[in-house]
Amino acid sequence: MEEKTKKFKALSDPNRMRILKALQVRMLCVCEIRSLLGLANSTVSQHLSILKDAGFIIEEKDGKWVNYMINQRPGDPRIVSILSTLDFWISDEESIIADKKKVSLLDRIKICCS
Amino acid sequence: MEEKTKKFKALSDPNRMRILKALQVRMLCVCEIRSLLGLANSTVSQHLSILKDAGFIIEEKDGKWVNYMINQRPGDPRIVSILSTLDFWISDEESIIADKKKVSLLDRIKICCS
DNA sequence: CGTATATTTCGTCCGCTAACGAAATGAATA
DNA sequence: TATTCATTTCGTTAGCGGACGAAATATACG
Repeated sequence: MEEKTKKFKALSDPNRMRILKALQVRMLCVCEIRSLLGLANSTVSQHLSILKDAGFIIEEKDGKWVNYMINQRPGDPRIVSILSTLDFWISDEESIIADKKKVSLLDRIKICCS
Repeated sequence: MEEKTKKFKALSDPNRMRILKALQVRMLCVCEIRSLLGLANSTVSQHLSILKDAGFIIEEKDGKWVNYMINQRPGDPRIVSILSTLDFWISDEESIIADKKKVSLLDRIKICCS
């Protein structure tokens, strides 16, 4: 049971929801998300591990970066259902719209290697 | 945003999930749910107010009893969606199956007026 | 090899939440 | 009206969750 409600818990934090929506635009590394949300790296990393543990996202190492992305092949159909209907759950939010614009402009090199 | 994630938060507690599933069998009063979950009345009341505040259930006074039931006409389509697919999210759980059996046997008069 | 950089882990703090019992409220009944 | 009983509210406690900075880890590069 806890395993099932864990998915809802993962979705119950606004910052994690913003992360999920941002990852639907494109894959992102930790410091890009840090820049987007204005949180500490460690906090972002924690949120990401919760989303990963619940099955919503996966990580892929690329050198010193770790890219996080939407899990396109979840084993659990519940994950598929939520991910494909995220716009139904959260939409038309000022913050989400602003995030989408911001995500497309994020420059990993500028943000991280300064 | 908080208003949207609040729904997920309401669903993220195992006891609240058990309450929702039990209410899908039939409407229940506070002390019936107390008997089902083995929690204090005040705790149950608190869970119920969270579910009500999120829009999942409604209450109906009947004398000194307060009956809680699934909200059949939610204004928010998200609520409709979750409620109609609850079995998809949580199913085949031992505790849920046991609850369903228990709910059908609950006798309000025996439980409360002893 | 040593340095720089991206990320994670660790330790800590604060606030929220779930739990309880006790007191307050509200409604039926004696 | 007084009492009884279901429920809610209040006050408290214990534990979890989200936040941070600092230290540890991992990987590229000089």
